[in-house]
Amino acid sequence: MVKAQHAEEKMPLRKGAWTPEEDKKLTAYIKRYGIWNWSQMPKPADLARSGKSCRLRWMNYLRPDIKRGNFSKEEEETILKCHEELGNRWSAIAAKLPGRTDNEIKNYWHTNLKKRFRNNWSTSSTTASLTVQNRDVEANQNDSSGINLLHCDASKVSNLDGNHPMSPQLSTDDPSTSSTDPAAEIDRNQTIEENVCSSETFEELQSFWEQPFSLEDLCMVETDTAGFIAQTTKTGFPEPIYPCISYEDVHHDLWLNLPNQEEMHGM
DNA sequence: AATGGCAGCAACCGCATGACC
DNA sequence: GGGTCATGCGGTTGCTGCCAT
Repeated sequence: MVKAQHAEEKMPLRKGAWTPEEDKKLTAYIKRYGIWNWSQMPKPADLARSGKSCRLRWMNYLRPDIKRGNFSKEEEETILKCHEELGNRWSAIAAKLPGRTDNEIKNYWHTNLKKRFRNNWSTSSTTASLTVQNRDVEANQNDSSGINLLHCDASKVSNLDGNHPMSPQLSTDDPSTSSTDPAAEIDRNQTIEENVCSSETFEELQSFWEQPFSLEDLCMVETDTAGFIAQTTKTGFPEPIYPCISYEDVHHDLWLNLPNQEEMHGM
């Protein structure tokens, strides 16, 4: 096997907060070449960051489909309910909340909901098992297993395969409604630059995702969960070779990873 | 106005998992 | 089958800004 070279290992890696300059570099690079190999991308992207750091920054902050701002009541309820069912499986909970990242939900849980959760439990007389749950939350705070199985009674476990409470707002996000009007085609470079580099409203971002993209733009090999082209081999490329972003497929992929839409809409 | 405490959030770290050879 | 690597996940840390004193 040809061992992949660590592009990161030569130059000292920056840590800490990302600068707007770094954000621009990463965004511009991904916009142009797509995501092909996180560990090797920083170098050609002119970033003194680890691939891990780049990935995290993109996934949690720069991705155009990130929904920022306060959590709605429905989202809170979804988080609470999902946490009850799934424990600390933040990525699974995030999958139920389009536009929200696991990190964001995790932070939100620790800063807001956990307290409320505790208060609710302490004041509620729901069931004896729930009281036990409350204590377990405290007990499991340092549990590295990450899954609060103790929180899940049999009925909850059996519920893991679906039937999760969903936010009503999701019903407006049906990708099938995306326009295919060529007249609506946009300057993607400009749009993604604007949408990604500035913190625009979710509505704007949403409309961005609904923009159609021509098939000529597609050079799809494979997309990762963020919808960008992912290199399928590990042979390593000195330079990325894919022109490659299909935002339509990005959108599609994102939705493919979501729970059954009909189920979510209570159909 | 200074400062100490606290909350919120971005980012890092370590581990698990899966793909590839 | 075992080693290596990339990626994803969850826990934790540390920075920053706000607020009370």
